[in-house]
Amino acid sequence: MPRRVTLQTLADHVGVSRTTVSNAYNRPDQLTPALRERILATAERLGYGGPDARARMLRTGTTRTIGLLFTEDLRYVFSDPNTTLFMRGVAETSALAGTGLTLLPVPAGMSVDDTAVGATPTDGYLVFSVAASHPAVHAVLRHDVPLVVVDEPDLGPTTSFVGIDDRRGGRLAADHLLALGHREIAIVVHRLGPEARQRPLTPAQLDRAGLRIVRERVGGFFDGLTAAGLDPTAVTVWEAGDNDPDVGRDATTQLLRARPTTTALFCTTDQLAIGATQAASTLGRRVPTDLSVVGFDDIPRAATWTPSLTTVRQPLVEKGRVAAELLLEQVRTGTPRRVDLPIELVVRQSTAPPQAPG
Amino acid sequence: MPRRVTLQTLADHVGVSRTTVSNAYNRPDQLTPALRERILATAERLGYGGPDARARMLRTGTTRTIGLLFTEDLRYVFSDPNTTLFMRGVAETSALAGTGLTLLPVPAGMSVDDTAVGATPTDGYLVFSVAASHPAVHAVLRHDVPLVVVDEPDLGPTTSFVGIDDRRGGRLAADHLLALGHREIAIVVHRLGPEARQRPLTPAQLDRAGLRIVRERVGGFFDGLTAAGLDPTAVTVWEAGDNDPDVGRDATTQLLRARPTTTALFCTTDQLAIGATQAASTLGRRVPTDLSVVGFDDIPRAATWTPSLTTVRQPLVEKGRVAAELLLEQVRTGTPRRVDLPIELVVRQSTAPPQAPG
DNA sequence: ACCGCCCACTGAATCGATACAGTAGGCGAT
DNA sequence: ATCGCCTACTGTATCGATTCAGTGGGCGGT
Repeated sequence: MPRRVTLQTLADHVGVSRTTVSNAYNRPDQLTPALRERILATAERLGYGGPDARARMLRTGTTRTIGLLFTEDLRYVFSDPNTTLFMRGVAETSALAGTGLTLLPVPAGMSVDDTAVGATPTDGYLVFSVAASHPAVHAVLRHDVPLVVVDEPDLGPTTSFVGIDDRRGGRLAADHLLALGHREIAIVVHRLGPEARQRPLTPAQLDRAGLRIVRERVGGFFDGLTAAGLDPTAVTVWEAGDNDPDVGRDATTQLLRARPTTTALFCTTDQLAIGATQAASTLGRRVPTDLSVVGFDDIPRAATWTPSLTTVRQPLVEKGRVAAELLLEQVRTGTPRRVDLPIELVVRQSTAPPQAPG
Repeated sequence: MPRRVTLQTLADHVGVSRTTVSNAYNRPDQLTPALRERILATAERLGYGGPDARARMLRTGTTRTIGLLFTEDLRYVFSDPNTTLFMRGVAETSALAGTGLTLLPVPAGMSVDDTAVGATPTDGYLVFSVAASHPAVHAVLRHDVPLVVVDEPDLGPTTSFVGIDDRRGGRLAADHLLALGHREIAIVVHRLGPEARQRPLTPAQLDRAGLRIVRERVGGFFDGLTAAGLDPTAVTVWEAGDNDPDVGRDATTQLLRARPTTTALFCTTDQLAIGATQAASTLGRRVPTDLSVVGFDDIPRAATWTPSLTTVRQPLVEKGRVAAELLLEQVRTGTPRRVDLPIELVVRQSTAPPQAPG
């Protein structure tokens, strides 16, 4: 029975050495065009699809593939614009570089050892918004390959990092609402840790929150309140659970029922903010007349939604591009690098001064 | 200088053979728990992250990774629900199986040889809605690994295939509109070939259309018209370009200007249908009173959009799951299989009987 | 006619693991 | 005491490519 077709098979058929066949694929200048043609034609005839990727990878040590690690719920990953826009940026850069992109979801409740992490070859990992305490972080660190962390967790100056100044983002939101005259402000945050749930939060719980970016955004918001002479600990903070409009709607409904005097809401993502506007309208409160809402991210829907959202913009697609570039660069040079992307407040229709009481 | 840590390094340190160390990872029952512990502890101490994926893949021949090939524009891939829901299904199944998922975009204008296709190792390919004539199809076929085609192209009974009865879907849409009493019907189709453009189509152009699913959906629609005694060739068919609401809006605007007596529109995707309703309202035509719109797919937005869309539902996430299962099954058994997923007409608010003229 | 160089190609070593046949030692049964 | 069997581990061949140090032949220069 005929074995698999390999470089050697091809070499035997053409009557040259294996090296020459290899060169036909990888170093065309090392042989005469006529011979190369003959080799390629024979390959086509024998159904040889080119050098085996596995063997090449072992020999050269490079895989031309990067891994994208994330731990978010798969139901949301592919519908959450925050994630998909990031992925798009990564995919653009890796496609341009001719690099494969391997998705490595680590579903909640699944041991990292049962996932493809480590079992699938990569030149490096992109770690996308994973809680510092998550076992997956340890798993990739152990493999000692280039690593770029996006948003979370911050592993210090020796690890490449892409993110934004989340604290300043929170501050921008606070300053905007305060400048409009709001004093009764509440906050809706997305998931703080591995478990999704809906509940009000104490400052202590917030400090222990697993997600740095949420802590930072809220912290920056509190900075603004403090600077204006308000007491942050008096502010209601509600944990929404997953980053999803429906979840944001439910959380906001509960929150507004519990704190009906609220005139302004800061949501740590646009997805939640969209849900918040739905909740408001269900409760008969108009946005922005009866309730101002500020989001975060500036996803495309923020601009087209009615009312269009005032939000803190971060360049999501760009984030993916930069992260992938950093990783590919680090694979080449070995040098880690940190990048802070610019953010800005985008004022739209969802915020206005509070209505005079009565 | 210290070489990389390998199984051998570890074996030398512990004082056992390389095989035993390998067994510690892959066949725990082959050695005493105490020895295994000692090996694993030494591994941790030496910073050994487990057997090298490259070498294992070469030796075992299996990569525990599947490739997802697509040729759509990256700008849309990650925002088009049709694609992202499919990906979600694929990701769910592959994650559960502990298999990596490698994204293999083939951007327009890029040679397949410059992409990671073939250069990145996979146990098989998922080909997602790629035109039959696209070079990428030939490229993956040449590699002689398991293949599952989704929607397009149909490569016959020897190749696994997942799809729906697109023709019947088109027919369902036609029958619905005809039963409502519509006679002035137009069609908006998404992209037919590699180039995106906006234009009316002749029947001949439609027949030569690169995308089978578009031909089938429109063909089925025509079947319905013919069965009702109408002449399909008299129907205006407009090519929208990319599958995107904005594109659908522009195409519909042009179409309605060119054919103002149109009372009903069949769009080959919900994305286009959403754009169509926007175009209608911009032109001062209410949906469904002045214009009925039928979509295709039943993406989540179809139900929440105003007006909610009458559409032909296909199970998009399920499609991804089934496709991945078929591929993993074929990797194991070598047997190709074909699956036709169920579809159904979902009647919502975007369709109604035509208004009496005048 | 001879030297030396360059072109085009070759051969052996190597990447890091897994598979499989094999072996030493211990223990129970006869 | 001997046999046979089981457990726990070993040694070697192998996966399919790339790398790098050669090598032989042809050709130009003198």
